[in-house]
Amino acid sequence: MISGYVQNGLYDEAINLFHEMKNAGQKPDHVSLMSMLVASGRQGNLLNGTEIHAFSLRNGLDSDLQVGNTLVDMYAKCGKLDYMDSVFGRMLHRDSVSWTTIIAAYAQNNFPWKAVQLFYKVQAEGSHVDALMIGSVLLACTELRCNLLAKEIHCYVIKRGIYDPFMQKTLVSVYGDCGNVDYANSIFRLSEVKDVVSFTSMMCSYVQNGLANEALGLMLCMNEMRIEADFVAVLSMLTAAADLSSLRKGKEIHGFLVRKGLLLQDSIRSSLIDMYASCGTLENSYKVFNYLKSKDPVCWTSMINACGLHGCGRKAIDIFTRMEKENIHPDHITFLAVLRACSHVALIEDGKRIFKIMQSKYALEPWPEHYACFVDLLGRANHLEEAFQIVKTMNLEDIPAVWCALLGACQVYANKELGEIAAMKLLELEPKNPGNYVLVSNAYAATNRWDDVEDVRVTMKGKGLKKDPACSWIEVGDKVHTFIAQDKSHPECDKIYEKLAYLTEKLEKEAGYVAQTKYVLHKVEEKEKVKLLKGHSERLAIAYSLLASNDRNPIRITKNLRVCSDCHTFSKLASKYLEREIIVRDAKRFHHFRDGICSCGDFW
DNA sequence: ATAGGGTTAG
Repeated sequence: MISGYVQNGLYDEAINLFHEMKNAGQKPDHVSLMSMLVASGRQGNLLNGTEIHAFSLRNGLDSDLQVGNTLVDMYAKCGKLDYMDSVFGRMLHRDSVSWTTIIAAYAQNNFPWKAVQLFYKVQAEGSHVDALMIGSVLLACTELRCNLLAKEIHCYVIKRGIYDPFMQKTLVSVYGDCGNVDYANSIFRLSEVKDVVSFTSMMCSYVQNGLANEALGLMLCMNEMRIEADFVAVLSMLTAAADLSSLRKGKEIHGFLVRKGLLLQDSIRSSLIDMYASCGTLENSYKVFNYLKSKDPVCWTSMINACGLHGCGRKAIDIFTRMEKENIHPDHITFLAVLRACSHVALIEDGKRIFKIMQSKYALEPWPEHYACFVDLLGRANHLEEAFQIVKTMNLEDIPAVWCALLGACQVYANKELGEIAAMKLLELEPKNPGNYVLVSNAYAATNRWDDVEDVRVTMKGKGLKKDPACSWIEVGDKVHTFIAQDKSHPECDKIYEKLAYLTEKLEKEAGYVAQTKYVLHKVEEKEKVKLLKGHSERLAIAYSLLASNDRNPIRITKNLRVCSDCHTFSKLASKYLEREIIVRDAKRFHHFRDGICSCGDFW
């Protein structure tokens, strides 16, 4: 009876029955003890677990191998690795279950290298290795993001002939997490039996590696094979739709969820909130959020993030305040969302207050991301000196993201001195990140240091580093069309350029648009600069959307980098001239252009 | 009646 309760997740019932049994004068044996330990471990109830441990010591049941293994697992699941170690160390005998348990424990508790070491030890001692042990070692690979190690284990498994369908699925996600989509894909393709989990693993690998289109392609493939998505599969589909800003796909998935009655999961709701916000429809995020009855902090964080993304900093803070009133505990990511929301609209005092209570009231130690965000908030609000002081007094000088934030602000306010310091520091800390060279070069360009701009670009090239090209995309019908600057690859290329030239001319003549070449951050001739600006990817996307549709619906564009100032002006004027809303999602936030005005108030 | 691994949201 006790075991039945535990198998069905009814841990409190199991514990009550266990005590009832003791009160009735029945003495627990090693079997009932194990059930109790499993219950304690899954609940993370250290007190219960320790009590059972003590009982087993008093009654001489602790020397049993299975009891020992379960004790190791119980302490691991309660996060007490020191207790776990001492139980493991005192075991008289160990089998492959003991090793698997402790390897999984280290892998899941932030000591993946220890897990790997133990695996090597198992091999050295010649102990038995089975599929379950490999499963735990693969968890460690994922944590380490070590592609080489994954390959090594992969080979080992093939050589030893312990390759099972479970492991195939695990390997797909391990390779995906290690950034090796090609291997993940080949294992997926070669696996004979594909189920929801196989598909989900592969879709996640795609999404994690920025290949949302491919993930949605698999979704179609799954439909064709009549494999129905479960809620985990839907989570990655929603993330893919959000990445692409594919409102059509997102709504399609939402519809599927409604038909299947899968809406009650909190994880699904938070994904929906995020998807609708990422697709530019904050109203829909609100609708999903307002149905919310649960106290799940993730959903609240999603909604705060959604508001922040659309420049509604006040609303983000309001939701945070409501969250506090309802006694829902904000965590690190909640605070990142609130701080970002503040930084998008320069709510300095609120940002400071929230950064403070995060530490004082909630005892959360800021992550590097929080510091970077805080420095960004101050810096971009033109409190550069204060931001710099914070970097120095809080000892943030070894965090690259902090210098990125400071340098970005220096670019906005054309600050030469501080910009130079930040640039040097950043390139010293992270000399292999191409994004840093672009940022440094842009900051130099902002202060007219064209020779230095050229130097940085040359250095970058010399190191073989390449930046992602700027691109914009737009969903028309059931297709996503992608454009890079000066793109000539679209089948309707000629018409697009014709349309864009016409629109540009209209804006010049009727709305006073003049290309601002000071925003071109390359050292080229003036004429060339104008040409570069006029071929920016979001303008191609706007032109294409005009060709593709005649309606008055908003034009929704997504781009991978931040919007440039000249395109910002262009979009404002175009929204008024065309009498159409233009909604742009850039790398950090949304811009809603309407009637010649942008929702960001020209601050971004 | 009894112990260990896999897909997953902000």
